[in-house]
Amino acid sequence: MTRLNDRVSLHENLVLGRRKLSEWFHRSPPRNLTAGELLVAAAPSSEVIFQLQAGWACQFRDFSDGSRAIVDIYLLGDVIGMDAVLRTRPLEEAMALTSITLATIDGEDALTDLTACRHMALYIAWLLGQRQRRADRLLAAISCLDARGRLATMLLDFYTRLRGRRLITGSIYNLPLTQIQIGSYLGLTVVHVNRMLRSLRDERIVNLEKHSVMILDLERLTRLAQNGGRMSPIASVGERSLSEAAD
Amino acid sequence: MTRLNDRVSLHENLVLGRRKLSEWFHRSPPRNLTAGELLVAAAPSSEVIFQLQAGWACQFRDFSDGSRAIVDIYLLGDVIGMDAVLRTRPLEEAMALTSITLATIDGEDALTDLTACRHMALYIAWLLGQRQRRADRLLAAISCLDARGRLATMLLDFYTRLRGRRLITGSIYNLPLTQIQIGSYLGLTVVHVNRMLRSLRDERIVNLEKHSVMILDLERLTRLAQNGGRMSPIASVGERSLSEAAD
DNA sequence: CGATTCCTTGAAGGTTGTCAACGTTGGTGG
DNA sequence: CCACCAACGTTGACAACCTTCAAGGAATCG
Repeated sequence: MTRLNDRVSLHENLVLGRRKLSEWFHRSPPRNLTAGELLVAAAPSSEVIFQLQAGWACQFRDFSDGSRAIVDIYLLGDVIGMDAVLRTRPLEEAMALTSITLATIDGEDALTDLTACRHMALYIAWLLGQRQRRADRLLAAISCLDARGRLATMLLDFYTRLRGRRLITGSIYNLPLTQIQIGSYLGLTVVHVNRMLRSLRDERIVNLEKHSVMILDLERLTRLAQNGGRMSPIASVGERSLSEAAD
Repeated sequence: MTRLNDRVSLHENLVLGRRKLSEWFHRSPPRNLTAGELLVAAAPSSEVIFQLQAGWACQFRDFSDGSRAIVDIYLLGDVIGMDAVLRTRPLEEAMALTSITLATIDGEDALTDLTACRHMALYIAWLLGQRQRRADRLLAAISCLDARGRLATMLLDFYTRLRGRRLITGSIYNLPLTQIQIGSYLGLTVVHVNRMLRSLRDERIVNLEKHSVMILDLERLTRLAQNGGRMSPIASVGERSLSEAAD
């Protein structure tokens, strides 16, 4: 009877949870979708959880006038629909960006079943936290950075995520998003995305052509993503708290 | 031996989880902070979860040049730190916006313990999903709406959340944020926040003065928050998928 | 009642959106 | 194989929204 509370075992618990969840995903046959299809199209029941086994997908939100915001982008291995399961939002707002392959877990109360296993419950909480951090990073970038900074953030983000999963090793990767979609993701128009990509290319910082990203100057790219310089500095309440917040 | 899987009992499970979590919060004495203090100041150990029992708080992200993005705002009753617990982010990025009272759950592996109870595990997943939806809404608003639309979204959001918790009944509520903080939350400068608030007041849509919000025309405010009209319409892949996405 | 922070307003400039046109690509059918 | 079409990419000119800079007034706190 192992205690779950030692510090070292947190990571082990997560690994266990990931493995168990993976087993669940393999109980149903994978489904295929083509670019542009909604993930709902692969849903056998109302409450479904997906795992991306090939391709790219995204989560979006539409406005009544037709404009669209892409709020998250899913890469190979990502779990999709965790946050939607407990709410009426029927995941009609997730779409394939390329041809994709999905593993699924369905059932009326999928998440209720999953949380019955404490390892999976912990892993699910970790997954949700991870997606939250992605959202926070994007939010901060869109709030504080200009167009170039946002592009830098996005390109670095994909770079980091792909490397973390050993999906790439060098400084080149494939980015299947159209410039229109990049615009929806970063809160910019196609025209401006295009202009800024050109300027990044002209300055030999990063090259994005024909859905292929080549990072030329990682240092400058990182600096673009970190330095704000668009919003009014400091939104704090009192100077004392700032000194405590020293980074 | 009640089955957890009936459709009706999902809500009951969540209520049970909330109750149990509430018990845990009451095992430690509440702590007080004043406006501007970081929540870390009330943390007895490295891994802590808070519940806001009085006042307002926020989560933020700083950039190296001093600019700051507020990525979420916590109201009375909100649980804070769930997403941080499983990651090294030490919640140094949460701050009291007013004087606040916090209930705490600490311990080396707080979340590991909590997920051992399936009711709490389910409720925790629900809480994480709820925060995620807030982030998605804000992200969409900042991506697609102009300054007035963002302000409308924010003011409606607080209105809805406060009403949902029966913290207000009419169309007036107290908003302790400074205009600087509103700017950091919406990705705008103080100056522009001020101007847009004036214009909303002049048009008799909503009145925000001295931290007091009075909604004058709910319908027009809602329309401002819904209609995008700033970004290029439609960011889809092919027309076929759009017809399926009919709303 | 000083001092700090916050609010408010004006003028000027820059980043970004809009509009329009054309080139490019990829898929489809004759 | 070529023509065609639709979506995507690219570029220029112009306008709008928003930021920046500056300065004074109001509010809050010790």
